[in-house]
Amino acid sequence: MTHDLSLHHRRRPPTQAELRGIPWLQQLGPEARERAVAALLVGDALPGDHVCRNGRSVTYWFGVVEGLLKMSNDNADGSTVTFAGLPPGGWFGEGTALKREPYRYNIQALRKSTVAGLPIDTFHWLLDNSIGFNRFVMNQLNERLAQFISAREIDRLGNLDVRVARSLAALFNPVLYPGVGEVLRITQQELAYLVGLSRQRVNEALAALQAHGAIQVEYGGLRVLDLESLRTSLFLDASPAMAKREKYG
DNA sequence: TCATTAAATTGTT
DNA sequence: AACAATTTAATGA
Repeated sequence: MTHDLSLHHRRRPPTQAELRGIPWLQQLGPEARERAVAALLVGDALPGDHVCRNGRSVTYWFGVVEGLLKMSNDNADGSTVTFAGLPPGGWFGEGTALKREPYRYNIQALRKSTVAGLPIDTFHWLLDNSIGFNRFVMNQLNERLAQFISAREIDRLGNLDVRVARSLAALFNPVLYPGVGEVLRITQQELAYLVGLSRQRVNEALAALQAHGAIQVEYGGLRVLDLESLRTSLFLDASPAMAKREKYG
């Protein structure tokens, strides 16, 4: 179908600006930092490109410098389940890198993105030699666990407006995705792929969220005005079907 | 730098 | 899925 593992092609050393966008570098001591910077590589991924594939062996620990990726899996029946969107500042694959096991999911670009990779040997060296790095990875694992638990809930939500709201809140997680400020660069089409809805329905949901002052829709992205409201979505009524389920279980 | 054109994105039906 | 309206990006003088 589309190209594969773009990082393995036109890879290059990261620029100074790209290094600044890598959150865990700041937490390293001088020696560890120097070693990490020397080993880091970046590459460009075009829309549809796979950064890693289910079943492949781990060669890098990956992070998003620029753009937007999605983490998904294919079911036996051919359908696709999306676990998470990965905006700038997000790093992933530490679980499989730790165990040196094959990836258990696919990561592909939703739009032209810049992806950084830390070779797995350097990843393990940092684990053995840097406390700051260990703190970052531990924190990362913990946050992601929480994110996946809430993702399970999101999928069961009957109210699609709420589903969009919660998915957006996940993308604005400051711990996992420090590269995302108050404005998230994401088109409504991309968000639709991520949430598993039509673009029309996402457009409708965004309008509803904006009407309640939770976000501000902008061209090619959106701005968060009230993250807490997005998380709880209390201002949106649960769907009738949902209320019935609550009542009669 | 500005004007024109093409491409991308959005809002609606 | 298709459409027009709007915004951005690209081009070249």
